[in-house]
Amino acid sequence: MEVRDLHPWPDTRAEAEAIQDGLRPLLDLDSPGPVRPRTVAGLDVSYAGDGDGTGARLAAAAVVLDAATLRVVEESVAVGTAAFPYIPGLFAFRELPTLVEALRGLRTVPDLLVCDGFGVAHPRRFGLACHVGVLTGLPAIGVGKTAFVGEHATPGPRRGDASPLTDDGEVVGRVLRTQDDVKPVFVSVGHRTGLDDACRIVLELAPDYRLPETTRRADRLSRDALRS
DNA sequence: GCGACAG
DNA sequence: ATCTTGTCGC
Repeated sequence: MEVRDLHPWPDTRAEAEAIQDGLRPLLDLDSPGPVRPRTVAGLDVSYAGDGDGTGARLAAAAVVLDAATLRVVEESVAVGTAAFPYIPGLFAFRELPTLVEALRGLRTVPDLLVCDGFGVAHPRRFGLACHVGVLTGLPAIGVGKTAFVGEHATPGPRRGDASPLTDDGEVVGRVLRTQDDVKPVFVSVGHRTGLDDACRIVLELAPDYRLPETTRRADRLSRDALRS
């Protein structure tokens, strides 16, 4: 599939933040988004080592599933190098180049992208899912495993229970329980999707495990690609 | 100034 | 993310 060319690459933290600020106005946070996506792509990245600096070997995977059956429609992997040090808030710059390469290897154009990490639930309201959404033009959401920004009440214990994730007085996402008595995930919108739809789709993608099947598939594929 | 801090 | 032993449970 087509993906917009990467903007000039930042060498410093300030440049990276400037890029986020420049791209943020391109976000579409009002469109209804895909109510019934037929295909959903999961994105994930695995690392080889080398700590949090630049240069670590990594593998990025994009796995397209049929949303109704959760069967794999297509897979794409790319190996590369960490393009930026790990800095909370600038996480996207670390793996974006390789992730984009994996997306370009896709023949299918998915109806929705599910990223590991966050969308607008981000200090500058421009997390990885926003970045990927703007670069591809596709609806995108983020599913994070641990808290990053904002405050939230503990959601109820049952699958489907949720509580709003708020930051500076605005709702930036939702803490969603995907399985009974299992630690919830953090869902936030990235691009061209509503929060209600995002949460409903995440639940549909996670019938048996805490994380959506899209993420689990991409995680496994990227990990396997790293050892070869 | 200090602690926290997606993956 | 990754590094890792043991442990609980289907």
